[in-house]
Amino acid sequence: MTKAEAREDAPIRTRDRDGTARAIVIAAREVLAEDGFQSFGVNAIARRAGCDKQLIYRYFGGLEGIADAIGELLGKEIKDALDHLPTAEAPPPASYAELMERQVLGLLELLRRSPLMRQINAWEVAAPSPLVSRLVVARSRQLLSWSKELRGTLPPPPGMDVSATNVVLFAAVQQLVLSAAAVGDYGAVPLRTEDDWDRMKKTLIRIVATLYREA
Amino acid sequence: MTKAEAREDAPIRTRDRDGTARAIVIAAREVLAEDGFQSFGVNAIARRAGCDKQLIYRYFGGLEGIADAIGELLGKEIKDALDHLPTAEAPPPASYAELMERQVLGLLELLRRSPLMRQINAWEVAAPSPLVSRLVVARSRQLLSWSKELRGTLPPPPGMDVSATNVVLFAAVQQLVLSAAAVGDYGAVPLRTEDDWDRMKKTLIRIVATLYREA
DNA sequence: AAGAAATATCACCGGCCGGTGACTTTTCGC
DNA sequence: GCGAAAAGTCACCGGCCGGTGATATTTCTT
Repeated sequence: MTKAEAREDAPIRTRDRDGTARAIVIAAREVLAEDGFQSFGVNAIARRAGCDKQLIYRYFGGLEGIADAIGELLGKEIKDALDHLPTAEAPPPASYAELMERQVLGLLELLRRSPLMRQINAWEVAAPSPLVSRLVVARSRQLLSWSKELRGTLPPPPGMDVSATNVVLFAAVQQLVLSAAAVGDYGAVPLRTEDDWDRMKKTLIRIVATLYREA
Repeated sequence: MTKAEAREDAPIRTRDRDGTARAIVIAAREVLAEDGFQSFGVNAIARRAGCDKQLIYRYFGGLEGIADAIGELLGKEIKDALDHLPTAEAPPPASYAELMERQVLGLLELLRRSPLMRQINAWEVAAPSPLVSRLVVARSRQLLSWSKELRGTLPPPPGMDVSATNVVLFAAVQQLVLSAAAVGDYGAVPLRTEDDWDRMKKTLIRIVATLYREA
């Protein structure tokens, strides 16, 4: 009655297609999250899933199918992470500045917690391919819906290019988290300990407050 | 009497070590800049340089040596690009805000113009390795000296975490240029045409002015 | 001109990759 | 129980990779 036990210590695996298919997707997710997109291939995935790579072709038609499956899994992962944010159950933001503060800090925490998302982002800019774009669309859709939901009917502040400004902040957060995960800092600013991140968050909060403050 | 003609249409190559060594470095630079770090290997470089890969080991001791050689070449490239910036011969910045505006826009143009630097940055966050760190140190040194030289003796504005704020802006620029080169936009904001970039520059200028304005 | 040294090329190795055809073992419908 | 279909395994292919030893060819020294 063991379910989809396919890895680690228990190599017993009953012969059910759905179970191994799920095991393959999980293994693929782990390979991508832990070893990076360079290792994202049929051999590595099958090895990790403890099955023959032939099954990958049979059940998913190749890496593309697996990428799509991970995409669905990613949607839930993002939703989950966002629901566990400290501000998840807080009242809706009262001002656009507060909205942006939540979005910026939310994205920061999400990326810090999810190596999978970091790898997808890194993959996207380092080696764009039709394969990764399947993952990107899943990510973008989820983030966009979160953003829309959080914004509600808040009017954007006038007199500025809001989209461009927002994008600058998001890009900064993304780059900072990627650099931190890869090398532990950005430039001369360390980004390792929780204190390092608190410092960075303080600065981000200040920046957001300054940029979007009401006239 | 032909010099270091090693590629393209003229396959004649006289037997001089320095010439072919130079040709190898140039080929390596091109491989990295055009095909990305995934293709940065002895086979691809030798193929492009039109010589045997054995010479790479003989003259450079392997990829590490080539990376170091590219590092030197990179220093000149950065210096060159910065000297051709529109503000290169302008008087020194009069305020910290102006200093940061120049640095932010300068970094943006530098990255936009240099696929090599973009590849190094992407490599750094996507697949950190001792190999790429050799290039990173060369880049960092050059950028740091430029930054110091430009700053002069300008006092930073009080009451804020200047380093953290600067780093946010630089990270944003880097991420925006990388995304633009890879997929042509960031999120929903297109970054393809010169008009797209002008819009982004305007926003960056506004952000810098707002963040560093004097009390 | 002869030999030494430098320059360059070639052939080969093991390893990993993506991909596929043929095979064995289990399960299921009857 | 039996046979077919499903689930899973194995062996193999060609290709590219990094790396190395042996060899050929040119140039330099004397």
